[in-house]
Amino acid sequence: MISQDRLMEVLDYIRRFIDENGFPPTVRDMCRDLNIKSTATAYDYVNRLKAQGYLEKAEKKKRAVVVRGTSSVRVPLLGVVNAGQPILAIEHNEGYYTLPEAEFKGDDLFLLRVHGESMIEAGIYDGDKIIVRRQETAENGEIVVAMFNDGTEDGATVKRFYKRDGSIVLHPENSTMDDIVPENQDSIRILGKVIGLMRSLS
Amino acid sequence: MISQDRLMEVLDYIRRFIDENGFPPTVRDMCRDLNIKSTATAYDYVNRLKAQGYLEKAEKKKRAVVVRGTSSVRVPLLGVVNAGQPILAIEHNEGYYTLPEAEFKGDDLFLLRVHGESMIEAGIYDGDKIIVRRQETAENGEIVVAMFNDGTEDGATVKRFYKRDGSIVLHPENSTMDDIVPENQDSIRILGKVIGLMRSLS
DNA sequence: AAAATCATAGAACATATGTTTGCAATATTT
DNA sequence: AAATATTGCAAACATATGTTCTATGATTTT
Repeated sequence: MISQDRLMEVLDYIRRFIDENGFPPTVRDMCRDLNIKSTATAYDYVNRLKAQGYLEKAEKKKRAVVVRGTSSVRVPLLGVVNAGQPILAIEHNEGYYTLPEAEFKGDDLFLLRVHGESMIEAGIYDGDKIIVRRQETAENGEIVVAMFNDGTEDGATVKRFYKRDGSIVLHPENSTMDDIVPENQDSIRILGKVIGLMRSLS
Repeated sequence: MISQDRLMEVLDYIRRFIDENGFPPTVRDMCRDLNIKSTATAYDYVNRLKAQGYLEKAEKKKRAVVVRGTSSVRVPLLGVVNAGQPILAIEHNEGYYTLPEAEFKGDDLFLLRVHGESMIEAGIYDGDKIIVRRQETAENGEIVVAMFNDGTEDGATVKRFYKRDGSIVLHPENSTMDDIVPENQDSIRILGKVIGLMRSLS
């Protein structure tokens, strides 16, 4: 009796295997770990899961199953905000992070390490890693990563975005700091919207 | 002339391949995509990268290279802090999250959704998911998840841990709230130490 | 310039792993 | 109860893919 429960167990095993090992299991891995006696059985399970849409799998290829709607996305850490212009160059990729896709949807995400205290009253602390969705526009009140070029100030910053009297205002969430209204408004480029953050204490 | 630059290109290709496909490339994939003429050459590159510590790879296994510093841990979301006693029962598992292992090391981790504003001045907001390492003791000043039973107050809370005059003090990081010094000190159980958090805006 | 080392290639080899086949046991339908 | 379909197994098979071998030209060293 091929209960759906059993199939879900198998699917869960495959997920866990990939998470722990970095690559998918073989049918023989499945046999060993799930107490299946024949590779044909494991093979069959995989095909059922594929038929039900839970797995993707190329025929013949070894170790090439992929869990659909995988619970995680790999997101590159691109650099530090406030430290020049490291964001655009892919060369500055400092590694990948795996985030739960359910929480952080979107095509084009990246991480930035936050430097400074300018958003501390929005709960964004020095050293936090913010999760940014790349986009070039923003709504009033959203927290964005933006670049502008103003002689005095330069580089990328995290700020809350406002449009006031036709001008873009970059508002730090820190009562000791003043709003930034870049003189050269045309130089302002929004790099993305902050959709989350990760912090590591200890 | 095997420049280090070339090797880094290869490493980056492997990263990207895994990112896009969900499983690692074969030496023949590498040949095709990197304009390498012989599988032996690709094989050689992989071994160099392994020798330099950039890759992990089990011998003989197919598609089993892993880029170092990319691995992740699956961490269960066990419930909400401040809402009764949901933490101890594994039945309350609400799903798994995949976190970067590099950041959040440790054997026994779990997530809790934070309810309330009691740690807001430590940058922990209502709705945040805190990452907790299970342990039964704590050092002065650490943020912990603790349970105690005091008639009035009950259940699990996140607080900063202090020991003052032999008594355990649970200090909320919120200037509108008072320290908690449970009368029944013996009932205090530390469930774990907060080692990080995740927040999802938007 | 000769010798030695190194990087790459082509081809053959070895095997881990996907796939197929046929059979026995169990469940489901007639 | 017989017939039919379903499930799981063992074993064989096919091949995608890791690995080794030898050769050749390019660099570096002597």
